[in-house]
Amino acid sequence: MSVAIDLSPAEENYLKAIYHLSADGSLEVSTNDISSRMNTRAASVSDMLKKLSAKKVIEHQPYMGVKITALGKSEALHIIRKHRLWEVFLVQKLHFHWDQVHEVAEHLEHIRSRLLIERLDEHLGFPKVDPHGDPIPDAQGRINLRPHVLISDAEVGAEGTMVSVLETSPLFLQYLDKLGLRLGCLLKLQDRVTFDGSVELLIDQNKQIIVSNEVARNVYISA
Amino acid sequence: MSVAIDLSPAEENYLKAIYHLSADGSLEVSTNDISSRMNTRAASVSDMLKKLSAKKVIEHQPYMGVKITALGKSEALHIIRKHRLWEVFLVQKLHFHWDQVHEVAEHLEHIRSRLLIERLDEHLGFPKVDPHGDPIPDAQGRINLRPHVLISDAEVGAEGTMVSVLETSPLFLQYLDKLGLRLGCLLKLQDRVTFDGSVELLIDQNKQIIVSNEVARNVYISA
DNA sequence: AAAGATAATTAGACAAGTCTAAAAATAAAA
DNA sequence: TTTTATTTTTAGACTTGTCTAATTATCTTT
Ligand SMILES: [Mn+2]
Ligand SMILES: [Mn+2]
Ligand SMILES: [Mn+2]
Ligand SMILES: [Mn+2]
Repeated sequence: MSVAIDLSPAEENYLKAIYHLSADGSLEVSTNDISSRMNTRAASVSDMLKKLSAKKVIEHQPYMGVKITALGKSEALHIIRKHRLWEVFLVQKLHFHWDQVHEVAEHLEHIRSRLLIERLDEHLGFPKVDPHGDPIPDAQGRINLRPHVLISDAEVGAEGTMVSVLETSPLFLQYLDKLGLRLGCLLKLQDRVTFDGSVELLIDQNKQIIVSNEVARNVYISA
Repeated sequence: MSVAIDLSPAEENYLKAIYHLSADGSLEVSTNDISSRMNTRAASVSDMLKKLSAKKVIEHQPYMGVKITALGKSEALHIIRKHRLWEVFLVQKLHFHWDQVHEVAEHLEHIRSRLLIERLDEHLGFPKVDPHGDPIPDAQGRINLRPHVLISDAEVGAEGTMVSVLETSPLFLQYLDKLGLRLGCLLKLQDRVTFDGSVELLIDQNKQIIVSNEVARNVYISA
């Protein structure tokens, strides 16, 4: 059984940020990276790193980077599991739009109740991905990754279904809707402009659009 | 439209306690009553009363009692609405038992999202009462009260359906289960022992039990 | 009505989480 | 290899919510 870690909501948010910034725990992360992602000052991050170190979820030697521990990784995955299950609930049961779920899930994810999450998972039919295409870790923290590639990294001529998005801000997601880009659609990378990195896409073999590099860097297709 | 009141979770919990202690806002409440219900010290309550006064949700003159304002009442009802809707969700959709919902709802009630509550209400089919038989205020804070009386206040010979419970602690609710007392059953008060106030009940015209005054003071039947 | 009991408030402290400003360490440039 | 720039940490402060101990106000009882 999992050890009794007791993180405050603030600590959970920082830990999750570190987990994501480190590419699922593999890289070291800098104080500034964390502060810009959390919209707090570097000084606040330094304070928080001490607390997280004391709770053994990260390793941190001053002025060197931060690395998440195995314990921290498993805690982070548990929070992410809750976040994504709530997002599924909001879309599937309460008919939220995919651009409306992130903010609310950011709060719901901190509710502590083993039973609640078990039952929610069951109620939703044990979903494997959230409304943004991100995989939902199981109760043991295992994630099942589907091979995918950013449109910006794919080669001209590549084809795949749209499996997930990196950005989840309402503005970005609403723009994707407007472009006709939604999870599951078939995308073919027809051309790339070397000048600005924008790309020409064929959607579901019938609609052709051009998207900026900024968009291409935030949309994944199956590989 | 409602004015922009911004209460912290702690402030919301105190306000709700004051609302309940004052019998829905009609009575004055003492500092000690609040402190014992909230499991905090009287000094903490004094501090909190200043904050709630500043936010115009209560009226408080030092050493005199506390009275909830119209604004406070409407805020309290809104929190109670959320609390009870979440309780219904937990029982109806996630199959929680009625003794498991209160604690989790105590946290869920603080999540702020107009859309979330509107949609939750809809998802649940606009329920009128929570799993403990308590009425759910509508979005305008209106409650629809059914006439009811505590078993301890009813006359011998009185009969009615069990409509709600006052206590919601797991231990009490589990005890009611064991006695066979559940919402909706038909109860007849057959006798009362003057000595200790315990009462003899006939459940659904076939099962006879004796319950203590403590139990009788926590169960309502229709009047 | 004065004394004693009870209730409520203030004073002072602490932890969590944040900030600004200053200092120190590391990295980059000249 | 100095000097300069950037990054990170520390120092000190503020807010919220809590506590204990001391003080003050109100209520009860002779
Ligand atoms: Mn969060
Ligand atoms: Mn998501
Ligand atoms: Mn609460
Ligand atoms: Mn209830």
